[in-house]
Amino acid sequence: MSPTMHDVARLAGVSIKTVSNVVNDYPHIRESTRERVRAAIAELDYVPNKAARNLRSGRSGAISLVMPDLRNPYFAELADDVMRAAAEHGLTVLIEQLTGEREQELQTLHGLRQRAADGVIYSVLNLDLEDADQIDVPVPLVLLGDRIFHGPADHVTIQNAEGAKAATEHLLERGRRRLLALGAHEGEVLGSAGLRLHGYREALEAAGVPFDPDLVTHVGRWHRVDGAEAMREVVARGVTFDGVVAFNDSLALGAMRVLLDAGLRVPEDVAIIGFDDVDETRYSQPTLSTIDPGRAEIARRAVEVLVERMNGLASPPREIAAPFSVVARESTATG
Amino acid sequence: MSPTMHDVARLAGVSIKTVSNVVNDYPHIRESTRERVRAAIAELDYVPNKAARNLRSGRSGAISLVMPDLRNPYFAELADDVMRAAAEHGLTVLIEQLTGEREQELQTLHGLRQRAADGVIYSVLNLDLEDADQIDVPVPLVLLGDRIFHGPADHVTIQNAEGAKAATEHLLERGRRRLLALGAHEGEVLGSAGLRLHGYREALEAAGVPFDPDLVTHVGRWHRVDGAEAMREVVARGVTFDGVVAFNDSLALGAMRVLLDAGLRVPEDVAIIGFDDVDETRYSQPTLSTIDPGRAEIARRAVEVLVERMNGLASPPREIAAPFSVVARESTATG
DNA sequence: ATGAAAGCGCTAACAT
DNA sequence: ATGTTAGCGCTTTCAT
Repeated sequence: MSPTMHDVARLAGVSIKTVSNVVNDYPHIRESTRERVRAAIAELDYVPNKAARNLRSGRSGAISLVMPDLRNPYFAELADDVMRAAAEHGLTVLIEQLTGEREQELQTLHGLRQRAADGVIYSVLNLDLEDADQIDVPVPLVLLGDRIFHGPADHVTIQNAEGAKAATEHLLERGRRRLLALGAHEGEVLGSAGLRLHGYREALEAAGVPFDPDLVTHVGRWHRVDGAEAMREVVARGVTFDGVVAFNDSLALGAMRVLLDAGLRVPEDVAIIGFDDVDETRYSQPTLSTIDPGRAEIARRAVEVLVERMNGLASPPREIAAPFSVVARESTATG
Repeated sequence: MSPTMHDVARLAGVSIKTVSNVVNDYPHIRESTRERVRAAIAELDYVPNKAARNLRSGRSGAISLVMPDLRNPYFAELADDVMRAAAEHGLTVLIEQLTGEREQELQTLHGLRQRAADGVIYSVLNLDLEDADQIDVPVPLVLLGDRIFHGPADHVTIQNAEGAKAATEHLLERGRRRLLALGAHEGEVLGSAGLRLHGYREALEAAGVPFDPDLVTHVGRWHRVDGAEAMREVVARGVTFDGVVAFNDSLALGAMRVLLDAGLRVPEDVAIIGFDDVDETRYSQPTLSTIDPGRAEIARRAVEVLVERMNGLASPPREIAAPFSVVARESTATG
């Protein structure tokens, strides 16, 4: 059996309370006492029992991160960022993966009751604002993603419209005028797709470039195959364009491959920009220009805001937008 | 305050022990009693307190997964696989990321004492068999990776030599004879690089193809840039070859880009095969042939073996090799 | 088949 | 500055 506080107390000749004080860095302890206790702890190789501490304190020191699966590089990188941010607050992260089915998503949220985390960061995959009342976790919650705005909890978000607008402007500045919008979702207004399309249109309008519905391509999901398929369809249709604003990097990479296969040059014939700044954009051929959505900052802020709530902050839900930036690479290079 | 077992017991008119029995599916309970307790649980929306359960039972229901960071797709996919496998045993996974520094790795292992997981799956990044005694965790341990064989704990591993041999044979079967080995580590015998090089040599030997040291390229790490750099150097050196056995997919993808840039066709001029079967091999241009190292199986077996140990199995450490397979894609297609 | 009671190891009141 | 004491909510003997 591993040693307990009692063992340490006995060896150091103090009470268990004093050991607890030393372990928890309670300030008012005589230096000599502290030393004695430290020595005893070292000698016994004592480690506080977490379960006991959790039971007594009512806290687990862990937060849950509910999000789409780690195979998606964007979310793998987000998870990494969240774990690093959480570590700075001394928190452990429990990852719960969403598979894409609505039912499973509700199930997962419900299952959080058992998990006993002190807070939840939830990157919404399928639910809407209408489902918000079903998101009933017994601890503080921070929402990520672009499906629920002005919901029941703090929300840290990407500047979708602004980012897409900047991406579009990036191409316009390089003299491109026929810009394909790749990745729209039929009829969507909110959500990343709707917002990014909105940003695209805003940029066109601001530049006095007429909006052409033929240049908006709709896709089902935002994976590489979807970008490739959509691009194949566009090329087959004979649509002419000299730039592509892809709504995420995977779409852009998929589309780029089809363009290259079709004998078009990137960026000479077609410039292309993505969105997300996932690692592989640095390694594609050509390297992909993109929007850095401030993922690390999102993670930092999400944890920060969550910790505030865990510490009892009571104020109306907040909407927090992370700063973004344009990352110019080969796929939109000039000359 | 959320309801406790006492509340449920009171409402159901039974003792707390009976509630516990129902919650834990203890078999000998009268059906009517069980129903009454179930109803009380539902009415109060009772959820067992995990901290209390952990304290009393001495188990946390969690395992730690210690591994390189999630930004590396291979490990993101491994983490996903491990989490799924663990979920089937009702276990939660705590991920601990390694940053690449030896010191941090030892630190992380030491920190596990506080974590209070019931077991550890550790994908070794920097340590060697010589460091094995420093890997002193107080719970069952399963090792992954190719740095420590016949160490102090069960080990689930990729068939490195056999996989690399199969990859090499795959190219030989397609008539390639001048095969570049991409990714060797100077002087390494064990470890993935050493083992894969060994498999490469075995295949050559079996086919009666002479080994040419000029065709072995050494790299520092196994990232895409390293593959690109090595390939640039080889091309500059004027070495001729018609096939590449890359020791992982990232190296292959980086090298492929340089080949294409240099005006060589893949697979017509140079066929190339990777190792790992990460998702992006399905989307590169051309798609990349590779070795599927049986990652999902590794995760399954690792969790299984760990659970056996957690349940008290005492037997000498075991070495378990997962089955692998050759995945043929465009980069090694014939005709 | 169910109940009574002890106690896992710690923290937080309260006392001194 | 340090000690005493009472639980946190559950599982586990041990009874019955």
